[in-house]
Formats: sequence, structure tokens, C-alpha cells
Amino acid sequence: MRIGALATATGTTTKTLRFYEQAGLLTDPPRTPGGYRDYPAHTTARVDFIRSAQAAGLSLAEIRDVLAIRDGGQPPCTHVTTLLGRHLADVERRIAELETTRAMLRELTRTASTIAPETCTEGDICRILAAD
Amino acid sequence: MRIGALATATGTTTKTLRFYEQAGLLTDPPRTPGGYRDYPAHTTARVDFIRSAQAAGLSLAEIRDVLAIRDGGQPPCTHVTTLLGRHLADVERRIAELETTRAMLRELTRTASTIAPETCTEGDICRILAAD
DNA sequence: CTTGACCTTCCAGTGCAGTGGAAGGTCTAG
DNA sequence: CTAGACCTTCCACTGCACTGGAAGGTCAAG
Repeated sequence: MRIGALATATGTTTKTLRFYEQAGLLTDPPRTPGGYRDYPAHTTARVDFIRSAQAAGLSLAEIRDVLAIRDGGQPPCTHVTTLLGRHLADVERRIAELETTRAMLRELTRTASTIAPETCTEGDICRILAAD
Repeated sequence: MRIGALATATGTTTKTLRFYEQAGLLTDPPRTPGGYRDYPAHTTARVDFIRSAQAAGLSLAEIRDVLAIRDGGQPPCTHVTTLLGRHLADVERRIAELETTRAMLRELTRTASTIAPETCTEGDICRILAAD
């Protein structure tokens, strides 16, 4: 599997994949005699993992750490569990923050729906929220 | 209230506050005779809003839009509800992604706890996860 | 043998959200 | 009146995650 095929399969670009390699997220793949990168099929799963972890807000540095563990690197189990725990706490904190914001946005939407029809006449200024 | 007091009150820096002003998130405050920014007390609420919205993952550009509405700007109510709905959908998508990641991290932590004691001897390589 | 798609490396630039520092002005306490 | 804290503007720089483009190599089809 060459880099273009991997990019297509994962919804990324060849640029991004080379960048991931340079950033230590993808290990240097074998090369064809012509010097082309030749990825094993399971690399798609690795790239998918990177994208989903990233979509969840982890930085590439964090994802690289998780992948290093996944690759069976040096860190001992205690280090591993510490790292996982830290990531988990971080994710839970983010979820809590987002839930707060969701509540705020729902409240604003509700307010908007109660205010809307009469007060928002043509040319009027729409004031869903009271002033500070 | 001068800029240093506002920064202290909101846990930001004077640099950040000037940056927010330049970015259109804070309106140009009145000035003292000496040329110092002199904020009304309720500006703390505005900055707090910015920080909480930002903690939830909204960009400064998005927050600026919301604040423009809050300031009773031009956009009609329909525009407001559209904007709120879009933000809400975005936040809900992010929450779903984070919940997926949380499940993943919990699963990894669980795997770690079952593998740990025996296999992770001194100098051994800790392999919590199977290869791809 | 040439065309075109695809690949290589390398270097530079983008957008976001600040952050640092220079050079200088204002105000209050001692 | 001077020291120090605090403020002003302006310009440049950081870190992250790419993205673009130049200059050139590889390979299959026609």
C-alpha cells in the first residue's frame, strides 16, 4: 500500500501522513525498490486511531505517547497506567466543560424561542439576551 | 477598573485582554485622562463568558459572533437561533467523540489492570495492548 | 520513448491564540 | 523629585497541525 492509497483509505492527505511520520506517530514504513513508502494494510487502523483520538481533542504529542505504549515501548506498566489515567482525567474534564456549554447553549436557545416572534420585527434589533 | 485589575479578576493577562480587544471580543473601553483603559465592572462577566465558551472548544471567531448577537447587533432572531443551533450541534458532536475516547481509555485502563502484576517484571517490556 | 500519475525530499508559509520585549508615558508613595 | 508599579503602542515571535510548492525520481500505459 503506497502513501496515496493510505491517504485515500483514511481520508487524509499524503502531506499529512508524511507529517505524522516525521512527528513520530507513524513508524518509518518499508520502501519499494524505487524508494516509495509501502505500508502494511493495518496502518489504516493506526491512522484511523490517530484521527479519532484527535477528533476527541488529544494533541498529536499525546496521541504519540499513547501509540508508543501501544507499540510496546519502554515504559513500565505503572507508567502506562499513570499516562492512561492522566488522559482519562483530561477527557472527563473536557466532557464536563462541554456539558456546561451545552446547557448554556440550550438555555439560550430556549430563551430565543420564547422571545422571538413579537419583539423581532423588521428592522428591529434582536436581543435574545439581556445586557451583561 | 484598569486592565491589570480586570486581568487579575478574570485570571487572564493584560496581553490577552488587549488581544481580545484587537480581535473584536471586547469593545474599546473608555479611557482615563491619562490614556489608561477604564473598564466597567460588568466586563468581568464578559471575559468570564469568553473563557468558558473557549474552554468548551469554541474559537474566538465563534465567540465573537455570539457576543455580537449578545450586544444586540444587526442579525435577526432567525440568524441567532441558527447560530445557536449550529454551535449546539457542534458541541454535541464533540461530546459524542469524547465519550468514544473515554470508553477507549477506560478499556485500555481495564486491560492494563488485568495484565499488570506478573508480566511486567523489572526490565521487561510492558505490552498492555496487542499489536495492531 | 514519452506522457502522466504518483512518488521523493526540503523548505517555506498559514491560521489560531496568544506571548515577549522594546521604548516610552502616568500616577502614587516616600 | 524620584523610584516603582502600572500603563501605552508596536512589532516580532511561539507552538500546533498542517499545507503549498519547487525540483526531481519511478513506473505503467500507449
